[in-house]
Amino acid sequence: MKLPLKPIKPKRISDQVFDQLTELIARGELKPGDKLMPERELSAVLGVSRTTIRNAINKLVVLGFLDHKQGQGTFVRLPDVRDNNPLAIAMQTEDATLEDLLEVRMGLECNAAALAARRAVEEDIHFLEKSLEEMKAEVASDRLGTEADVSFHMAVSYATKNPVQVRIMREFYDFLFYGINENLARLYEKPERIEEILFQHTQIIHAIKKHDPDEAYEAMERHIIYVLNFFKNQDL
Amino acid sequence: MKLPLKPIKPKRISDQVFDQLTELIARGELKPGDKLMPERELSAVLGVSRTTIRNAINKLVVLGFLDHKQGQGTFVRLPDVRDNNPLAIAMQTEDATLEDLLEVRMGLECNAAALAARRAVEEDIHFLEKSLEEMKAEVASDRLGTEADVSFHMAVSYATKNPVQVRIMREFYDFLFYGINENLARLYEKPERIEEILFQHTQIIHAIKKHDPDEAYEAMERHIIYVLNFFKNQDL
DNA sequence: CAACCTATATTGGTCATACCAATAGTTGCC
DNA sequence: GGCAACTATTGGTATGACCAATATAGGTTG
Repeated sequence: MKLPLKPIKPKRISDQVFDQLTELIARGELKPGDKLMPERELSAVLGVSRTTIRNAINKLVVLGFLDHKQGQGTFVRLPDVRDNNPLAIAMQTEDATLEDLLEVRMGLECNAAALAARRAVEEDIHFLEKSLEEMKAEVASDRLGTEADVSFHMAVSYATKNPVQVRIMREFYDFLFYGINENLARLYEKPERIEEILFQHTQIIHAIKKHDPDEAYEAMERHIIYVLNFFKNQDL
Repeated sequence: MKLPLKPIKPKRISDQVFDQLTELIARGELKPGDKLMPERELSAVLGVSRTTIRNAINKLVVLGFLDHKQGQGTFVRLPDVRDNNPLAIAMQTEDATLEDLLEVRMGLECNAAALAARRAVEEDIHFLEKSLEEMKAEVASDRLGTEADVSFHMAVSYATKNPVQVRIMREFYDFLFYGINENLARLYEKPERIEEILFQHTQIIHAIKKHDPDEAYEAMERHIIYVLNFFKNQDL
């Protein structure tokens, strides 16, 4: 008899720390380039020994998420889009277009939105709304809202409570964000488009908040179709 | 001018230990299944602290060459096909379940089916039907139909004419097929389930042939829900 | 005798503390 | 102003102790 239950095994403490750090990075609370808290401080804050903290951090270093710099600190590494990212390989090897990417995202993200609507808890909603505010702030201060945009979509993924979903989405956004920013940037040039996108995001959050999977699905669908159409008209 | 020279920097001690262990494994002095010297002993032999030894070993564990077993020792892991597969890494690192995988497939494949219905040409239909026949044949000859099943789903992906879709799907099936065949196999045990699956595949093909995206979407949805439910009930 | 429990040894996991080593920023001398 | 030495910060290593899981051996019990 195979169980879907989370194994009871109390995980190693270092792995629990690892999970927390991973989550921070996945959610975008720690963005590439950010400096981590010193190990001694982390140790104090979390109430575990520095040894354990180091084990967790080392794991992330090996996996390529962090970089050690002796005498300076530990930093979130910008994902090496060229090597590990299957999407980047696909885009180079085959000749995939931005449109192809968006098509696949359509399936992934609509489904994710529906799942999120079913499972999101308060904390998830909080993160969603936070990323919305951040995006407004970024735009207001005359920067592109791309970073917060990524945070938003990752927050949706995270709300699904599905690690595979998070993993796949991460691949997409690592690529979109650090790979072909230039193309994506064009979408954010006009204020009226940003306005529209913000509105769409709001609708998605609303649906998730209401725990209405169908509405969340459709709201996400409208959003991605909007972006998709933008790029379709772009190159004619 | 890029040099092939080794950087002069004297490496971290833990990395030197790491290199030695790696070499032992690479040379085959340590074969899969072998037990490593206890950390304390290694520490004594190499004349470095156990801390350092552990750092080196942990690195190898993360990279998948070694396995920790508390109370027993550290063992050389038998290399696994799924090592290069990002999904496999996710399944290990996070604790993703088969259900998580299927949920994500739900989004990906339903969308793919709809796209396929729009774009499939004669050749694509041909491959779809071929994989269906192959599956029947495999089952008739008393083998599991898993291989042909994979072929079918990949054929749907190909019909989308979307390289990104193909790439992502490939990842999934590389993993499903080589990774957790055992679990998947249970689905194919009972003839009546195979019958049902074959019927569902037929419906999907039919919808794609008719170029009816909505019907294809729903047919695929029914199929995956069926499989999903099977695994959900499996472990109660 | 077989099965089961228990004590003990082995071994990885965690903790605490101290010190080494690289780096950045500051100070002070010329 | 510019260079050199000092200092604070932070990752890297060293010890030594103890915790936690596992295996093994030995004794107890049916």
